[in-house]
Amino acid sequence: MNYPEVIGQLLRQAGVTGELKFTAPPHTAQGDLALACFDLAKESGGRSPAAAAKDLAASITQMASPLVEQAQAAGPYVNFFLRGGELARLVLPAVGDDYGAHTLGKEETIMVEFAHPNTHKAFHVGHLRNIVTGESLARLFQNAGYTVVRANYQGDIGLHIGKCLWGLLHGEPPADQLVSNQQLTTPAARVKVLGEAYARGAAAYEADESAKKEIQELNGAVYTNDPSIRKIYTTTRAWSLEYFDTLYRRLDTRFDRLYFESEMFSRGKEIVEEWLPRGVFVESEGAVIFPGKRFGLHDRVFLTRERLPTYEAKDLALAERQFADYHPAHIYHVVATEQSEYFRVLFQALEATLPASRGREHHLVYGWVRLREGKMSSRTGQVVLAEWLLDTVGAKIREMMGERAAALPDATVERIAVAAVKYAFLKTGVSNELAFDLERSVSLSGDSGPYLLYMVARMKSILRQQSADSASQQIQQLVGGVTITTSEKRLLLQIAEFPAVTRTAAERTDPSLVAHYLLTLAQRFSDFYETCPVLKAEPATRTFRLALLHATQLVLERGLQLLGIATVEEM
RNA sequence: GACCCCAUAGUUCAACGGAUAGAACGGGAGCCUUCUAAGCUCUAGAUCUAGGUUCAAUUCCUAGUGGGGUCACCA
Repeated sequence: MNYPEVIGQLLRQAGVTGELKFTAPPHTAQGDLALACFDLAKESGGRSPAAAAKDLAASITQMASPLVEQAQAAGPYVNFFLRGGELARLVLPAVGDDYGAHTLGKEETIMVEFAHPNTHKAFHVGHLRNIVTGESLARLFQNAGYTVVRANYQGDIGLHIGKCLWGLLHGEPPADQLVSNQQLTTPAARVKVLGEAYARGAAAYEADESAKKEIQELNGAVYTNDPSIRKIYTTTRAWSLEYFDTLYRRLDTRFDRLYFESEMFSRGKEIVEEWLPRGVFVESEGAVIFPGKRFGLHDRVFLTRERLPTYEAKDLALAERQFADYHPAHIYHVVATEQSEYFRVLFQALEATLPASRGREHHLVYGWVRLREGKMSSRTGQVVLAEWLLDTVGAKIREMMGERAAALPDATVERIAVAAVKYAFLKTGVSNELAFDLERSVSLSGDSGPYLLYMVARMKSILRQQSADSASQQIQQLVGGVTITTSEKRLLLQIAEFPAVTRTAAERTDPSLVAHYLLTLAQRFSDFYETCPVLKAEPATRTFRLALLHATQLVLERGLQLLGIATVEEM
């Protein structure tokens, strides 16, 4: 039983009915836990909340519970002061490998679809936020008890391919030589060439009418698998995918299923043509559209005048395939906010073409990554590449660590860099816009990934010198004779919050809740670390502190793991 | 023009109808013969405007202002 349940029992004995919503008092001096008495006063008829709180505090105090040392009325609140020893007895034994896990899922499958980079295009910080968010959500759902399918829908067909191919065909060396170029051996080098070609093609598309026409023809040629561009297309597509794999590995993410737009276009077109005679789609100005306006949304083109399926049509086929493949209870498409209205139209169209999708398709909105002005000097073009960011953060870490970096394995520095970047993206609420500031994202102090890893390293350093077990029988007996300090009690209270946080984060599909929780946990640990020596303490106290330390480390690591952040032994 | 998001310390974020609006960075003042100073302690500093609903509003509603996004053959 956790400690709020113990207090809940006392309250029931005191005659309190209805839901109990505990909060933390604004200041620790006011107590460890608070109960607001507004509803209570209403239910008991006409009394003021303050009067109800006063009576309740008095009856709780009379009960002489081993946990509650004192119950005080403060205005409309009852504040509880808890005994540290009993609190430790309730909190510590619960902390194990499955602490904070839930069983909300009940046999249900949730598909999290994320990453979806387009081949032949740059992999930038926007993709980074997407992947980091998607991976964390997948882990949160898994922790909540769902079966999770990680899917990635990659755009390997469409106008952007035409732009890149055009750039390749109009560059030096000529495209046919390029694909057999012995110099282009690393994924990064190959993708650099593609990025430059895309930039060339995109610029020409805007500036030059004849180039625009050629690009559209190239796009069509990919759809028809035209022999003239088949080799260059398949080769460069493979280059992109190979490169993406290096980044997925680096970010410690993986996918159960890769979907491609090229698998969807013919079926997508079929679906639209199937439903066109039945009025779900209509012809308009030569194109086939879904009349979103009828539903208070906006009209969208599903088949172009040339009868090529747009992204919209392909998404109809994708949904069909995804439900057939995994029968998910829900599909979460992790896509930036710019496509919110697009998804509303798509889901509306899906209700007609795939009625079973109703209520199961979700656009998981993550906010735009906004680049701050004047900070983007040393990269190519307007975008900040994901790889460049990771490398830059790694270099910064080496620079700041000075001589200590030499003693650390490269893998450790890489982990710290990945932690810095992931945490920087996850600490902001998912749906909120994120101002991407290079200086801040590489920051290694304060509210940052490296700070959290540093705390783990400190804990492990102590635990290496003395093993501990949070659930040991010894603890049950020992805590009685140990005086528990305020720092320790605050740390215990924070540890006790963890299961509620992992649950809420999954329900609200927001990893930032876990990030904020962990920062507070780390800060409370810091306070403990400063004020409570562990190894030098008296034997009974040392045993207790080791157990508390062990529990804290477990929770911090489990929380970081839910964010997709791996820890390090030392730093 | 229509529709959708957003607006909180100098800056980046919390607070999801309840107490004196919390952190971090940056500013000011301190702490390393004691388990890793990437740390800790103290300090100054904020709810866009106007109405409304409520015992209670940063939070809900309306209008305005300011920013971002989307609105036809692109993804």
